[in-house]
Amino acid sequence: MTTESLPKDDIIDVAAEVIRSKGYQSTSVNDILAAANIGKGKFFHYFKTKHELGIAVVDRYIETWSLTLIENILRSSQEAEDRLQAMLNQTLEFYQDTNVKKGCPFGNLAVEMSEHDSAFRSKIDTFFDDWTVALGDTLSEIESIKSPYSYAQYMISTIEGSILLAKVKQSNEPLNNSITILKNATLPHKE
Amino acid sequence: MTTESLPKDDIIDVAAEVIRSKGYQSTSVNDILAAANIGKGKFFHYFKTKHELGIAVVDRYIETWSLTLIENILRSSQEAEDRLQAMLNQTLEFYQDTNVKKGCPFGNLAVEMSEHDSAFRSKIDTFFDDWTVALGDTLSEIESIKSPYSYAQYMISTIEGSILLAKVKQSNEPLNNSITILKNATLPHKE
Amino acid sequence: MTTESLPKDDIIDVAAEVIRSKGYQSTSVNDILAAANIGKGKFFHYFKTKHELGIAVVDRYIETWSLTLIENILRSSQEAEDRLQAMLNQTLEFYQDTNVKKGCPFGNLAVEMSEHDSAFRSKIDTFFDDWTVALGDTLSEIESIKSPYSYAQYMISTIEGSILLAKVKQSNEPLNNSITILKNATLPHKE
Amino acid sequence: MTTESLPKDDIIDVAAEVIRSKGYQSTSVNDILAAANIGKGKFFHYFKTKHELGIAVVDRYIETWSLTLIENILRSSQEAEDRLQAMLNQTLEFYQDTNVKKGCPFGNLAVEMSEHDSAFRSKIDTFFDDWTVALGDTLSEIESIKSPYSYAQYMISTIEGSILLAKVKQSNEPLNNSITILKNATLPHKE
DNA sequence: TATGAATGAGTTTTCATTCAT
DNA sequence: TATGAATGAAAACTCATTCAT
Repeated sequence: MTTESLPKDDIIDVAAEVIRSKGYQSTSVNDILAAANIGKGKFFHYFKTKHELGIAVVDRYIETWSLTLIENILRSSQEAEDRLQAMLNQTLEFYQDTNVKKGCPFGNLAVEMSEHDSAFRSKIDTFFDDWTVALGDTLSEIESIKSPYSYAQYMISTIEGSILLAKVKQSNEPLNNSITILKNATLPHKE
Repeated sequence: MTTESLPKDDIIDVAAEVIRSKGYQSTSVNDILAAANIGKGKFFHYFKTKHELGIAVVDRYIETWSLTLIENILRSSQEAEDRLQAMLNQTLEFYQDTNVKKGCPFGNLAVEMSEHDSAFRSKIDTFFDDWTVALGDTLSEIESIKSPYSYAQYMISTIEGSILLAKVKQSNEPLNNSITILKNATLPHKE
Repeated sequence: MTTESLPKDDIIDVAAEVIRSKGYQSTSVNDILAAANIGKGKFFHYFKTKHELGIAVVDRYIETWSLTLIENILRSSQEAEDRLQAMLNQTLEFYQDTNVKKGCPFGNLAVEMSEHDSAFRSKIDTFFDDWTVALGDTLSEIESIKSPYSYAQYMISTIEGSILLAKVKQSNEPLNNSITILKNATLPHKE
Repeated sequence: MTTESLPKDDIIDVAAEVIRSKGYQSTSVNDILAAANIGKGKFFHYFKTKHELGIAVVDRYIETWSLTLIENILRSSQEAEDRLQAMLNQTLEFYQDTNVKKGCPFGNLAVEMSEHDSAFRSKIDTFFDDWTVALGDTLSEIESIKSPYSYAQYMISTIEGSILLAKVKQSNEPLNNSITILKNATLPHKE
């Protein structure tokens, strides 16, 4: 009665890792076959095209992070201030190891795909929106902050940008630095 | 007596545009030939490999932005406060038109290339460092700010991240928002 | 219930012929595709590179000649003297038709590839060694000849050299001549 | 009043070396330009095509060896027996150093070009004929040998074949061996 | 004479996708 | 479901040759 992990899901998981490392376009179907140890027929049985797999990978990223970041943290039952700190801490932790060299799964695909593939773009767009709203809601609760959703977007920009710099430097220092500053920043109060 | 435009430079310019739009890996040599209206032989006469052209493009980005952003603005003879505002305004202006959909030339390549090509990575790294130092120097002059170089890196992260979000949204709103907040932010004073 | 001819083996056979005529380097993959009437994908499905195919062709040459020349003749159960004559006759026969214009499969690749490709070189080297030993063993049995293996190498040199001259002359006369002389030569006796 | 070495001749000399090492087809015009340190214009000023240069190189080989091997040795005023020994010794000496790895200039091109380029083939054919005749004339003088020209061709075959084997083995042993045997061989007497 | 920029057909190789089994 | 053989367009790159200077 155990739920055996479905082959299709396995493929998506493996592909998600490969694509985060190499990018979508540079990842060949063969790369995925090799990493997942499956044949061509199986792959194209589950996914009509490489693009379909790519979208499934984005969906997987979204599932994962919507759960861990949005549901479990920003929409948890903790105090708003604690939720904010937890989000920043979780981000820090996630990128402490070699993960930082691979960059943000969303940021990577955002940069690579936004201009020429609207299917990727709109899904990523929606995820950033969801994140922004969840963070904005949290900020709203903390104190009577001015434009909490704008400030949420600003914080997310800073986080994404510092992961980008961290990837270039191959060091998590830029991310650590930005999050330290964000934690100490004076929030823009209503007048 | 006219200064004829140099062919090699022309190719780099054209390639710089194409690569900013499509990314390095997705840009084929044929794409560049078509955009520049030249033949294969001419291309490979000037560049031994596509990679060599890619590096020349990064160098061109660096030349351009080192001049416009660093030399002409951050290291100009204006007041420090004015230089800071000028940098933010110039960034805003540059991305007002359709440019925002293409993203930041450096940020794009940083994300795409950092993990598997150290030649690209180290050049981009150096550029961000130069920018950070020039901005940090400027901040130092404004008032007795705490850790001006850390704050400079934080500002740059925010700018890069909001260009990334703007690319996803195909709108410059995230960039406008971040810059507005940066302009109004209270700088972290020495204690 | 028929034994279908194996595609990969077919390609090797076709390529072996083309390469014997044109040489390895002058034979393009397209030449082979055209001769075998297959597409690019099929070729590169079986062989990762042209070089891999080249090596497979050498291996095929070796298989063929190890069987016909060494196993079936020099190591057969005939009298040594008969085996020697059979080897010389088989060589003569093989080159009677237009084959002589194409030269020796081994000699051709030996000359073309030895200096810059050790994979080809060492395989050909081993084949000539095997031939030399098998011929030397045969000579040993005939009579108490001095240095049978040296004389075997000498005979093989003569055969290869006269195939070379025959190729230049586009006539088998040099080979016929050399073999006639070899047949009548007084073997160098022990003192 | 010194005869300055003509550029064209220099190019042929340089090309002769490169082609002996790499073969005609694998030698690119650029290889020659690099080795000779000249530009494209100069090359194609002197030679309408690469093929024309190739033929000039064969002519140069023929000039050189007709002089050193045929005129200076086989047609010298020495005793016939001494001329024969001198020819064999000169061959041995020429290939003692690393020269053996490059093979025989004539043998190399004979194998590479005979089947598909009659211009190369017929020149090489003529050279081997001249060598055969000069050697046959020498043999005729030694004693009343049967078929001196056939035996001359046989000797040349042996020499070419053992240079071929030496190239494969990357060792001059096969050539030393063959020449030792040739020196000790009983010449086929008239009956 | 000589330079080297320019050409474009040709080379080897990769790749997403299809298809027979 | 799944295999992997087969496809062919497209990729990066090479090369003999031409041409403006």
